[in-house]
Amino acid sequence: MSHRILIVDDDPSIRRLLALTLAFAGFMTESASTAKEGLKKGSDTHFDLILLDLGLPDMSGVNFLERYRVDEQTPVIVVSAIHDESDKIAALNAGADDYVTKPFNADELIARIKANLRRVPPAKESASVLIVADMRMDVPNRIVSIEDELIKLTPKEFKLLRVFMENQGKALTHAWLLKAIWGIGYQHETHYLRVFINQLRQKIETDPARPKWIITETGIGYRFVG
Amino acid sequence: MSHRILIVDDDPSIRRLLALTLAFAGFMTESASTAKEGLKKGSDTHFDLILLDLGLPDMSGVNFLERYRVDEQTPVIVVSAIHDESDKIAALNAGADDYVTKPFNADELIARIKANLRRVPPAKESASVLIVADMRMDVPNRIVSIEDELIKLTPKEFKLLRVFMENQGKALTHAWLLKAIWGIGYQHETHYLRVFINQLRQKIETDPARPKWIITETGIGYRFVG
DNA sequence: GATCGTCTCAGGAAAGTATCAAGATCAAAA
DNA sequence: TTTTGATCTTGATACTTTCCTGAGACGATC
Repeated sequence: MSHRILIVDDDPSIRRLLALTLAFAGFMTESASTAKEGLKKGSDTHFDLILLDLGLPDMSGVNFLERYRVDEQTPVIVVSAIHDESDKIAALNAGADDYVTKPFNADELIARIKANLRRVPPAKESASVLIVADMRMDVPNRIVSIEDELIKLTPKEFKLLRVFMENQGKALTHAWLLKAIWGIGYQHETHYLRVFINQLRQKIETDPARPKWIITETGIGYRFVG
Repeated sequence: MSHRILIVDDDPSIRRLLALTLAFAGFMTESASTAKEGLKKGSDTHFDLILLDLGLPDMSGVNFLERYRVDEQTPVIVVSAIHDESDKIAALNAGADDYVTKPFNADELIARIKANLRRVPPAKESASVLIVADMRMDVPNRIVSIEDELIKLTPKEFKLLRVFMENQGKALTHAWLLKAIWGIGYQHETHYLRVFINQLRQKIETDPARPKWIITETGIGYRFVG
């Protein structure tokens, strides 16, 4: 089963080069020449990863990311020739998972893609409804229920629970979770995590003091079990 | 895979900036806010390079280097503000490989890092799932089971069992085990080992008084058998 | 039964975690 | 634009787990 990758770049020759490089590495690709087209393709069908060029004619990269990330958590790798530091930081803060500078090295690009694909298991990736025991999450409609009882979650809580459900049974380290929810550079802010874990528990656990879903792994992180 | 870099700095905003800068350049980073934490992380897992801020609250750079260098030969780049010039020289004499002055230029920093990494091959990942008889350990996901029954372990217990499984069948001396779990300087604390072996046995042995997995080699150490 | 090494238990120190609440921040409505 | 309300960040404090440490019991060997 091969991964689907969306290329968003306005330069036809770069698009072609990327498509070839990725095809050679065994990925299936589609390309878009404008941000608008990219958003449309992305909402029509699911992609496992997005390669986004900064400096598109119709929309800034940050803008694209903000629009795209509203509901999706598909990894986005930003490709750029711009050496401006603030653009990079803006892009990463807006939710990009990684960054590659043009001219890029093919091996490196593929390594980065593979590393970012590893984060989300491909089988579950396409699932729009996640089910663990009697908990149900309808991702596109943002609906979470336990035993048919609706649970109201804030965006960050939702994101956190989604990551948990997609990685059921595994112990997830603080750093890993922080990166998945807040992005790069927050590996140390374990306190954020504690507050949100607490809030989530208040909402999903029958007895938040004796949690059954979100188990603490002292010194490591948390584990979500069904 | 890419290189792993440990950032040791007490200022959260600098930590974040460094993490972002290195992420652009394709490095994987972890951070520590104190020297103590840095030493701990460094002994837990291998890093290919360390970025050390001088002027940490809990330990001088020289002190850190001396403690760290006992066993490792990982390159260390010292990050310093202009005003601690003498500290910088002391650090270089103590074995630091290079230095960068704050405020640093991102491109220069990355160039320095790359130059210092040139002689170090990226860390290889070890086997991720260990199996001995009907015992199974999924290392990255921290799942340990015997005959499909889950075993809950504390971090030290986990580390100990992992070392055992990786060295199945061999007689391991007290000193060797102590060094593997606690690091250098604990060679003589045989008592630690006894306590933890006992705790592990309580969790994995059917009859902890008559162990079947962890065999005592009197006067030598222990042997793990399937 | 004396000696050496090992096992076991339990109290306290240290490390790590939960919880509450007030201060920022941000986006939608008035 | 200002107000409002919800969400996110940050800080303070109480709590729990893990780890260290000491004391005594056990069990082989001579």
